[in-house]
Amino acid sequence: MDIRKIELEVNKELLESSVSNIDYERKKFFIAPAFPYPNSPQHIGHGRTYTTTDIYARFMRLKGYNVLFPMAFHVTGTPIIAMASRLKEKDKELIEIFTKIYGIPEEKLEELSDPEKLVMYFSREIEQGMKEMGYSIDWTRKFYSFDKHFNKFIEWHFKKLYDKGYLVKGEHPVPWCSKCNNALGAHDTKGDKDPEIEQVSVLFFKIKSKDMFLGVVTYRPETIFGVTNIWVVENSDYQIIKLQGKKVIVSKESLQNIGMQYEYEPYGSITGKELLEYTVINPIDNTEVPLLPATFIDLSFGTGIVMSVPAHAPYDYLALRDLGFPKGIKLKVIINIEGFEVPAKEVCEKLNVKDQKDQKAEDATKEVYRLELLKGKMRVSDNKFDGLPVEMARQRVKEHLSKSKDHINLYIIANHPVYCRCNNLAGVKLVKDQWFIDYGNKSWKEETKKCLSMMKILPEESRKIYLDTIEWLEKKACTREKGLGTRFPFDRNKMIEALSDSTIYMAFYTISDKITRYKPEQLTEEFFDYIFYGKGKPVDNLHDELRKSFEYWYPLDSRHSGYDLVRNHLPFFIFNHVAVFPQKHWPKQIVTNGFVLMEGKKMSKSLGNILPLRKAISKYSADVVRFAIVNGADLDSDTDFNEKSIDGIKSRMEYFNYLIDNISKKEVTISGSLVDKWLLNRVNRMIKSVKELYEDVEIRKISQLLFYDFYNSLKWYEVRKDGKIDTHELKLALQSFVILMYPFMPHVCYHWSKKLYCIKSLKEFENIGLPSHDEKLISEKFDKLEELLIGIDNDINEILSLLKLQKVKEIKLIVSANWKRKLISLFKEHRDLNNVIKSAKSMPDLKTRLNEVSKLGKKIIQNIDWYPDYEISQEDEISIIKDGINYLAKKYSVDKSSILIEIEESSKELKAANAMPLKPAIIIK
RNA sequence: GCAGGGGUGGCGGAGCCUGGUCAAACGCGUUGGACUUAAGAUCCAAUCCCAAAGGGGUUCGAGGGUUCAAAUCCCUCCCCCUGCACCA
Repeated sequence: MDIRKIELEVNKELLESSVSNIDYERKKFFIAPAFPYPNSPQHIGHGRTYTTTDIYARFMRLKGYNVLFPMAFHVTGTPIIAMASRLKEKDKELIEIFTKIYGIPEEKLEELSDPEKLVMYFSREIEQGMKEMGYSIDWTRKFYSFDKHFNKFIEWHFKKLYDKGYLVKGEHPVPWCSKCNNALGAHDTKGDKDPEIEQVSVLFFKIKSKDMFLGVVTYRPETIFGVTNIWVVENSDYQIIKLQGKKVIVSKESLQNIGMQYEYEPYGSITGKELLEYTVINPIDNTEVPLLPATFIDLSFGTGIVMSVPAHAPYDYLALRDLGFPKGIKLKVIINIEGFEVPAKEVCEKLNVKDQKDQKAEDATKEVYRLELLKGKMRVSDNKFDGLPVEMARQRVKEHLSKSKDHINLYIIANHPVYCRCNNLAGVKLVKDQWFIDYGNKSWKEETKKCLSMMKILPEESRKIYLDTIEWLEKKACTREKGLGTRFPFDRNKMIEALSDSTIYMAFYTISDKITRYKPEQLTEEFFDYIFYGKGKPVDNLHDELRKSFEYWYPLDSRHSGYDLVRNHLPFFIFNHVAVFPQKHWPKQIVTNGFVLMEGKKMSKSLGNILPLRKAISKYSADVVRFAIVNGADLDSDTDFNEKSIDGIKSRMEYFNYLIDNISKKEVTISGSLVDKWLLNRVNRMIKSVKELYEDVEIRKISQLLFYDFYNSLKWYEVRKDGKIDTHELKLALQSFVILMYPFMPHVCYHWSKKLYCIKSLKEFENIGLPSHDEKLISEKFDKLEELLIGIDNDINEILSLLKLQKVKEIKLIVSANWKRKLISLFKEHRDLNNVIKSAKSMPDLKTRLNEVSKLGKKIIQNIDWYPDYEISQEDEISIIKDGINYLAKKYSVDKSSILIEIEESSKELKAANAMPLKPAIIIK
C-alpha cells in the first residue's frame, strides 16, 4: 500500500468540510488550538497539539456537530524582529539553522530579513504543512495579530480591562541593553541566555574622616556583623558619584547598571591603590574596617566592591587564608548553626577545598548559604538582632540600615554575565510608567476561579496547576517599548506585549472572515460593543450578521495547547474571558498535551535534531505522522518519535489494508460460529469504549484499543477461522473500525471507507456517522470461552516443551465436573473457606467431597475474581473446544479425530482430577 | 528557596485514585525457529530465577506499617525532573 499516494489522492476532498457557517439545525462545536508563532517552520512537535485538535474536531463532526476549527498567526512581540535583523546581519549560526535544518534556499534569506516577509514566508509554510496533514481547518478566518482589524479588536479588549480598573501603572525591573535602549528577552541575547533578575543590597560604609562612602554589594546584608575587611582591586579605577545625597565610590564597570535604576551625578574618580590607604566605618556597629586588595572580584557585579565575611563565606575565608590573615584579621562568627564553630572554614575543610580557584569553592559557598539560611541563628551583641533566624535578620538589617540611609536595593542580572547581541553587557532597568494587568485583583481572581471550577480540564490532574497559577498571579507587565502587534491605547508609544494580546482572540475568529469588509477606522468601541454585548444598534446588516455569528459560535467549547502554556497563557485566557464576557460566554474546556521527543531526546536547534513537519510528511506520510505523534503517550506526558515505532505503525496499516482489500472484493456470508460471536462481542465492546474515550480525549487509550487490541483480535480471528474470513461479521468489524479510526488517519480511513461502504464523497462519509454498539452482542462469556481455548493452547505448548515431545499422537481434553462449578459459585458468594465448607455440608454432591473442597479452596480463592459471575456449563466448554478443534489440530499437526473430549465424571484418566472449570485437564500422548 | 510531578522488567511505557484476575497491558530490543539463494519484511516460540506434565521462588527506589491479601493504602528516608513571570 502506498500511503502517500492515497493521501495525495484524497487530501483535497478531506479539507472540504472545513469551512463553517451558522447552521441553527445542528449543535455547534467551537474548537481552537493555540495559534502558531511563524518565526520558523513547524516541526513534528507542533503537530501534536494540532493533530489532537483535528482528531477531536473530526470526531465531533462524525457525531453530527457543526464544528468551527479556525487558525490564525501570532506575530506579536520581538522574536520575529530579532530574527529578521539577525538575518540582515548575516548571523552565521542562524543561517546555518535556516539552510541546514529548515532547508530554506539561500537566495531566499535576503528577502526574509524583512520581518513582514519573514512572517508571510513561514506562515505560508505552516499553513501548507497543516493542509498536508489533513487538518480540517477553516482557513477563511485566517488573520495575523498585527492586522489593523485585529488591532482594533485588541484596543477594545484593553478598554474593557481599563474600565474595570484592571489596568494599573507602576515601575518594574526589566533586563535591559542600554546601548540598544531595549528590553532583553532570551532571543535578544548572545547564546539565547534568558536573563534573570535578582535583588541585592548595597551598603554604604563611610570612609573614616572623609565625606565619602564605599558602595558595598551583598546578597546577605545580615552578615554585615561579621565583616572583617572590604575587598577592592588595587590597579583599577573607581568612580565617585553623587547618589541619594551621598558621595559614593563604585567601580567604573558597575555604573551602567546603577544608572538604569538610580539618578546619579559623576563627581570624580579614585584609584584602587588610593582606596587601600583608607579605613571605613561599619554602619551597623561603627567599628573600623580595613580595605584589602583582591584579585578575584568581578568589577561589573553590583557595585564592584564587596565585603569580606570569612567566617561565613568560603571565598572570603580562602582569600584571607591565602594572604595569611594580614593586619591581624580575626574571624568573626555571627551566625550559629548546630554542629559548626566556623561554618565557612569547616565546610571548606570537609569538602577539601584547596584555594579560591578550586571548583569546589563554589559548592562550599552553596552549602554554607543553604545551611545558614535553613538553620542559622544570629549571634551578635546587638540584642535587636541576636537570636533571630537568618532570613528574618536579613529583613531587619535592611530596614534598619535603610532608615539610616545606609542601604539601598539594587537589581542585577542573576545569571551574570549576559550579553546583548550587540555585545553590550545586559543590566537591569527600572522602567517607570510601566502598565500592568492586575491579575492580583481579588474579586477578579475569585470570578476566574469560579470559571475554572465550571470548566472541564483535560487531563484533570493539571487542574491544580491552573488553580495555583491563578492564585499566585499578581501584576503582569503588559506593555513593551518595541515589537510587532497592537499599540497600547493609553500610551501609544508602547506596544501591547505578546501574552496579553492573545487571551480572547478566539472571539475574533467568529467574525474574522467578514469584518475585513469594514475599514479599520469604522471599528470603534461601540461597533464591537454591539457585536459582543448586543449594546446599541447595528450600523448595517453585515454588522448584525457578525453579532449573530458571535452569538452562535461562542462560547469556546474546547481550547487546545501544549502543557507549557498551563502556567501562563491559559490562566490569562480564563482571566480575560471572565473580565470581558458575560458568564454564558466563558470557555468550557481546556485540553493540554505533552511534547514530542526525537529518538528519546528533546528536539533542539543545538542538537540539530528538529524534524520539520513537512519533511516528516513526505518521508513517512501524513497519517503515519499523525498517528505517531499522538499514540505513544498519555495526553500529559511526552511522547517519543522513532523509526522503529513508525515501522510498526506501517506494518499494522498494511495488515488492515490486506483485510479490507480482501473483504471488499468478496461476497460475504454470515458465519455465526462461536469465534464470530466473539468477534462481534469484541467489536461492540470496542465501539462502546472508544466512543466514551473520545469524549475525554483519551487519545492514547483509543489508539491502543483500535490499533493494537483490535488488531490482535483480528489476528486471532484469522487463525481461528483458519483463513476463512470472508464473513459478514468481519466486514461489520472493519466497517466500524474504519470510522472510529478515521479521526486519527483520515486519509487512509476515508480511502478504506470508499471500499467498505461504497461511498463517493466526504459528505456521504460523514453522513454514515458513528457506529453504534449493540449491548446484546456484548457478553463476557464469549471472552471467557475464547480465553479457555487460548489457555488450552498455552498449556499444551507448555507441556510439550516440558516433555520435549517432537510429535503429538493424541490430545485428550477433560472438561471439569459439575460439582466444581457449584463450588466456584459458593466461593463467589462467600469468599471465605469456612463458610463455603459450612454450606457444602448441606449439599448432596459436595458433602461427600469435603476433603477435595478444602484442597481446591485455596486455589479457587486466589483466582476468584477471574471466574465470571455466572456459571459456564460443561456444554459451553465442549462447544468451544469443538469450535476450536480445527485450530488445535492444525497447530499441533494432529488429525481432528485424535483430539478427544471427555467429561471428568465419566473419565477413567487419573489426571482428570486436574480439570477445573474453564481449564480442562489435558493429556498428551 | 518556594511550588508541583515522579522513581515499575534489557529499554520505552501502562497499572496505581477504586488493594486480590499482576511476573505486571501494549510496544521495542534480544534469542531460537519457519520462509528466503541471501538480507530485509513477515510469521511462530522464548525472554526475572529454579523446576521439567500445566509447578515453585523472588520482584515494581530503600526501610517500616495496615490487611487474610500491597506495585497499588499509611509513615520515614534516598534520588530525579519541571516551573518561578513580563518571555513567545
